[in-house]
Amino acid sequence: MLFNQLVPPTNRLLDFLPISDYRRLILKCESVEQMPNDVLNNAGDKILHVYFPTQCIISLMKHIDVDKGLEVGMIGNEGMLGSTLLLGVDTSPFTAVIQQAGITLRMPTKTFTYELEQSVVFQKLIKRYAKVLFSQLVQNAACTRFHVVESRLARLLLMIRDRSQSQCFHITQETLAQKLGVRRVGVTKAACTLQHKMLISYSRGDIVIQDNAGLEALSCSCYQTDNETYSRIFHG
Amino acid sequence: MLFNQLVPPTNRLLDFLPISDYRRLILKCESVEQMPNDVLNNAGDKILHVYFPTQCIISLMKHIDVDKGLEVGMIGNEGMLGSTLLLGVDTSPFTAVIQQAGITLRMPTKTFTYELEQSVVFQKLIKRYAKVLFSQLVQNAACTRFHVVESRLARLLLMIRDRSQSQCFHITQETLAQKLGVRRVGVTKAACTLQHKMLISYSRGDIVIQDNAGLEALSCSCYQTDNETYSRIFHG
DNA sequence: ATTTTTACGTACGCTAACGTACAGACATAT
DNA sequence: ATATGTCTGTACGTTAGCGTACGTAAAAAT
Repeated sequence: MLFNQLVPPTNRLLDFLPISDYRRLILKCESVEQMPNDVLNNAGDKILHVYFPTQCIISLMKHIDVDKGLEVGMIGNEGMLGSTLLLGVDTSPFTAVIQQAGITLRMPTKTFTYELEQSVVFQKLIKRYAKVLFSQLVQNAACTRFHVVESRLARLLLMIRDRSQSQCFHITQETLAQKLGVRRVGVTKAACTLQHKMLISYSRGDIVIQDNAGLEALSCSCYQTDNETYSRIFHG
Repeated sequence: MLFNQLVPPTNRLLDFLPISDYRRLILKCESVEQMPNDVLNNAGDKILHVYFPTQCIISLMKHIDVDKGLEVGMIGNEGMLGSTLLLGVDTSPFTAVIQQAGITLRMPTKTFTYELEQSVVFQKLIKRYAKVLFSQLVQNAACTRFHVVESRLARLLLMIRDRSQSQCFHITQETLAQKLGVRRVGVTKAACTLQHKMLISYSRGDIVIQDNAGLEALSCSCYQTDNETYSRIFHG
């Protein structure tokens, strides 16, 4: 977990902005320390704030029945929560939960929508990220349908690695199971396989990724696809 | 199939517009007759036109491997294809295929984005629909994960009914299977059950819905949820 | 030091859906 | 009239994941 403290507390999405915009916007944000399982937005509720994560991770969950839920998106410091406000509707289609503790930069919805109107460059940036999120969603829907738990778990771990910018992080099998929409036992089985293959080590929620290349090889192509989509939209 | 000809060839999304906007926009559209399996957009390709269906239905497909695909959205005359252009990226994250033949109103991408900038009311309308599509996507992802084929098939048939505005329509089990992301045999089994329950009748692709209430009762709650979302965003 | 809670591992019968193969019924083309 | 292709129904062994239950070990609380 020490790694996290080496990561500068910035949001890479905001970092794309010209310095003048950056400074103005950052001043309108409040720095908030978030704890795991904090709910930032319930599905259907009004969106009061948008959030730019720095070292923390936000999980977008869709619950369809009691105890039946699925993670439909994950937001680290490469993105933001609330980009759907672009579409002029201020209710959220999913529940946003803090997965990894850390600082978020929080901005009131009103300020956000005001700034979107003011700054074309800001609006363009957020639009791009919304597109990334949209694509991620589509990819994840198909992935969930067709790929086996083992590959999906591998992909999920890689996504957490990227967003926590560390080879080690804390997450229980129960939580992983909720994200994947499978039983906890299903995660145990898959995680044991990964462990036997020396790709990860795992003890009471403390995960260390031992073999990045191996894990990527075992994960489904969706991991790669998501990354390429991000690059294409932001850099090319 | 006769029913279809009784449906006036309009697009209900455009119908929301004030008459002046409506007239201007409709003049910039070309009326195009579409045939089943026409591909309007391949995933990843540039979007050259947007489409407002009148009586026809457009299916949004995400393919993840050869022969592994899933329908992630369905567009009838309540919506449009191309709303993601709002986000300023002109590539499509999914493949758009004609499912039911009919007339679409086609507009070049350039015209569409120009009009979005010109007309605030038009932009608001399209934003709302984009939000509907987004919500539909999220709902469908979770539905696909948790609900059984029989319920999902029932829901799919109801969605087609609503969009074709008819109790009878033509679609083969093979096509239904592709949408649901299951084997054709899986659809056969589910369809037989529906038939034995006297909810539908089915012969070589010709489907007649016999019992609307019964079919809705057997379908998963996602059908109702989608409809409520649409109502809330457009009328609530 | 003892109890309680949290997290993980294993086990077992069950079910939905898979992959594949084949046959019959109907439609269309020759 | 015959052949070919399309669509649907059935059948069978296989498998991934489910639901549930129980045991164990570490951590935390008493």
